[in-house]
Amino acid sequence: MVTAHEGSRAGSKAMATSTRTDVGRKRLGGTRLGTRGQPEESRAAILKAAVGEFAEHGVAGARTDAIARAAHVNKALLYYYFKDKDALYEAVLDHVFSGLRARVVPVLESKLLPREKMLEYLAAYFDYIAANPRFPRVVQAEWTRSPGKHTARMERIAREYFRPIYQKLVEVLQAGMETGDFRRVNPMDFLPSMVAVIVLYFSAAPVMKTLMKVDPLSAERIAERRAFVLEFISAALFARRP
Amino acid sequence: MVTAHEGSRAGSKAMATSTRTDVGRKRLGGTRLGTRGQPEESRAAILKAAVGEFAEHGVAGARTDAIARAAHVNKALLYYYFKDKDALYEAVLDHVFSGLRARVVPVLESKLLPREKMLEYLAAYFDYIAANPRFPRVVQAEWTRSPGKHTARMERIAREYFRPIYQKLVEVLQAGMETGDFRRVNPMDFLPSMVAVIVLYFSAAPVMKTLMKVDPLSAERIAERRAFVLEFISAALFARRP
DNA sequence: CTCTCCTAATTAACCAGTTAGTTAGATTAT
DNA sequence: ATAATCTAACTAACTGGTTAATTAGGAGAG
Repeated sequence: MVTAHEGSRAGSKAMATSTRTDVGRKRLGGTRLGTRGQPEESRAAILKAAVGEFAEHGVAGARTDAIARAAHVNKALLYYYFKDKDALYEAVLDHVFSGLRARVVPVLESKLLPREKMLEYLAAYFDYIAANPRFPRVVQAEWTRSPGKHTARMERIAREYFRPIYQKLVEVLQAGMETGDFRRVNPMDFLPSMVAVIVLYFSAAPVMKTLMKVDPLSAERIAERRAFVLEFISAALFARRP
Repeated sequence: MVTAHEGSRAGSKAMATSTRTDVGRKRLGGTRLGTRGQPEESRAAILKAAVGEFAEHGVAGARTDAIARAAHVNKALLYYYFKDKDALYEAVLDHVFSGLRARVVPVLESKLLPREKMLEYLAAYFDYIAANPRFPRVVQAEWTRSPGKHTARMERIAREYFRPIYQKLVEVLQAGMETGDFRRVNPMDFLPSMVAVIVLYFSAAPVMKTLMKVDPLSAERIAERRAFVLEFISAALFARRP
């Protein structure tokens, strides 16, 4: 028996073969799809379903059966593609953070001036989360626990994704402070606060829906929120010119 | 058989009777404590242990056996004092939020001017969380899930704790904006952002420990963080006088 | 071109360990 | 006694993970 989950990302070019829409897995008209069909589609479907389950119920509360059902796939297939529930969660984390990194690093490596670079960074971060509002919930599901083997995983995530971005942001801050564009702030305090303002709005969206009458995830509301976040951080960071 | 978990807060004055330290329930020297001993102490021990478990593992990941063990109490006693795991979690939420309300509402009802009142509010909020760094994690464990019967509970919590505080804060903001002390902000955006900045630092403490070399919960670090938060919100909210 | 055989992809059925919750009774203060 | 407080032992249901078997696309032989 051969499993697919060892070796990084086997056969990822297969993605382009089928032009069929991702209705995928459903058996329509008696034709039995799903057998020897689209391996990469299956993997993707599982991952997507896992995002939903983990976001909704947390990592311990997530049911592998439910993930399989949502992905229109047999449960054993989860274990064919991923070692176990935990590895699946780790794959989800990688999916989330590599996506963020892809959006954000180009901005940080651009030649913009500190002010503009910071604003572009914020916008890119915000837009990525706004396009995937469940991601903060998925992350915070595990993000908050301290001990155990979680630590090892968290350290990897931190090393691979956070640290490089963090480092570049520190440089932006220092540059801006030197030119006098930015107020003097401690990066260790300021940067997490930026993340907090962007992220918590989305992870708290369910509660906010019960608290306000507006839908916090409606397009207009999100546009407003976006403007606010940029304004808010600007006010907190940019020096007032005399 | 009689259970204690119906009727709100039965016999809560018993708390003051015993001056003994809360080593409590351990059977030391053959004396069998725990039987008809300190009912309110048992309840409190369970609640405290539950806070720890829920913070560490989330609501689904929390093990009732572990809670009982940590409280030095038989598991069945959980079900004597609380209807079920879910009710226990609800009790924990009430514990957390009533504590917060108790600290924060007096400030909001004081006669301070908008600027000072807002700063006092922030300080009170921050200090409460800093004294109980696990609380944000307990809350966010469930705070993020949308559907199901969670909704009913969330609505109760929102109505009972959030809404009154929120309302008072809106008034403070409006007063400050009218006097020109505050910049013009949308409360619906500004207030959650304040919470975000205070709270996320603590719920993310585990990750931050792996990211920075400093312990994010050390006394000095927390003092620094406190100053930063006040400064940060001030910069974002207070109008620059020309 | 087609018949085999190989193998990746997929599934139905199952199992062993766990876990929330229960029961029937014990202990003790009043 | 009687009722409040507490416990050891038990169970019903669930859940992560496994297994053995199945399906069909493709490669090579003829």
